[in-house]
Amino acid sequence: MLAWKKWGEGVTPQSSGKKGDHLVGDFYVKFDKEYKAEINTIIQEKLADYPLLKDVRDFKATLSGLKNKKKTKEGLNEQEIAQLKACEELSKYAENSAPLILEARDMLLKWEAKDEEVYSDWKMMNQWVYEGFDVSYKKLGVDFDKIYYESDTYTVGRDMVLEGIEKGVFYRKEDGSVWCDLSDVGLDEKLLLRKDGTSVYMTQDIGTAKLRFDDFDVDKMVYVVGNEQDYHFQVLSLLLDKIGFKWGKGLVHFSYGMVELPQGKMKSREGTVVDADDLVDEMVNTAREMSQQLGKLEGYTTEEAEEVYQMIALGALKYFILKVDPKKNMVFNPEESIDFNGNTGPFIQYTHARIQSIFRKAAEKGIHVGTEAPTHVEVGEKENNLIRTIANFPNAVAEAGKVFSPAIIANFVYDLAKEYNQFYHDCPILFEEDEDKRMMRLTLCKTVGKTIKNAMWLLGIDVPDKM
RNA sequence: GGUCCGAUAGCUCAGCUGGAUAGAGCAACAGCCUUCUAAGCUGUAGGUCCUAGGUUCGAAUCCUAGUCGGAUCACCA
Repeated sequence: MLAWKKWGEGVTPQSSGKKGDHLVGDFYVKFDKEYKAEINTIIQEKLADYPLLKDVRDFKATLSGLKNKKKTKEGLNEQEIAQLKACEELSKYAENSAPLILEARDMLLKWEAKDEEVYSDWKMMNQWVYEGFDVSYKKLGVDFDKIYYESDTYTVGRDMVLEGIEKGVFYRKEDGSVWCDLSDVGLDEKLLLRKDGTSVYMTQDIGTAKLRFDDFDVDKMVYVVGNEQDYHFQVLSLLLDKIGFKWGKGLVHFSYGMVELPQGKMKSREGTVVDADDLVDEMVNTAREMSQQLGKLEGYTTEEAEEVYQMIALGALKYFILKVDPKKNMVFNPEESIDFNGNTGPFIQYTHARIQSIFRKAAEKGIHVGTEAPTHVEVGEKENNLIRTIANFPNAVAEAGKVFSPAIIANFVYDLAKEYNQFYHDCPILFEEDEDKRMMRLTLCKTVGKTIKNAMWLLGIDVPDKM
């Protein structure tokens, strides 16, 4: 917001034609860049004040060099330890005295005091972001039952922290900041309110937690947040427990791994991210090209076909993410675009489309497929495998729920599709001459189709009838 | 340094509540469309399941130690 005020020259999503979240993201990156530049300037200026660092030319390299050496076996000698300390002191000083951060803090104070100008600007920019998000969420088929805004919950959190002081579970330092001592459980002290009285992330989460438990009569709450915040949620759970909420200890932090690029982590502050909107658009294009090349959607109107391309693109993307164990970090290479063959969403969607095609053909021949298969029909190996796999669906779902892993369902449905394709390849279905056998196979197809559809639905992926 | 997580084929990942020859996909190579959709199917090649100990009739799976990689330990969110 500060960056926008300083350098934005009043640009808006409308005037720039950019999605609101992207526009604000650009300023986020801009702020980080300028802030870092200021820090560097200050460090260069102040370097002379540190006798220990007078020989240092490249501050960054020295600091990271010392840090890395600290991790090695030989460690640091006394002089180096002192140097490292001086480096850390200096960078902390620089981080806290850069004009930009001071301005930003001032702005936050004004914001919490509901200063008119700051507050209305903030509201406007917030709106831009939410509108941008809404577009993306809608495209992805994501919706929310209820949204809590930190801006509405931080006061609740602050009141609870103040209450906590009265109860004696938190305490105030001389400078006015509020802390909780967690050394009894082997952790550090945790800041809950800054000395200027403004709230921090943790304060807001305490407030949000209370509101959520008040609003919904639940006995368990699952926080789906990345594993970089493991510590945060461990502390949150302890704090809520200390404040006296019986559900404090029962918080479930569903901690998922990060998606990394081949070059390393994505950082929104540095702008090294893959944009979901672009990614989806690209994949829709791939799906369209591929489909038109194969001529699979003849007889569909343009609108119908576009719907299918969208379905395939989203299926590919969602499946790609969901098939790996959510706890693990994963690597995504945007250069190698997401595959549509093999263990992918489109492969499974394709299997479903194939099955539906059989039923279209069956209907032409006037064959009605019920839900009951004829008994006393000989069942071959492929059919047997299929039946066994389908029978395992409830277990897979239960297990996935138990361990919070959509990947289990994804792997299940991939196995099923793979086995079905083998069966499809080896066994005649409509061409089968034995009527009972044919009906048994058709019933099997029907069940497989339904199971695929259900499993994919659990993953939030639609399946087409033709592709 | 403390805490936590990870390491399986060239690459991306399954398998991990102990059980038979460790599996997929991609990439490579060789096949299969006058039959229900070839976005499919079949085959070949590719592995010290990070290392060393231990528990066990049996370990990729459990335990201990180590190596490497990541996260975190902010008056950031």
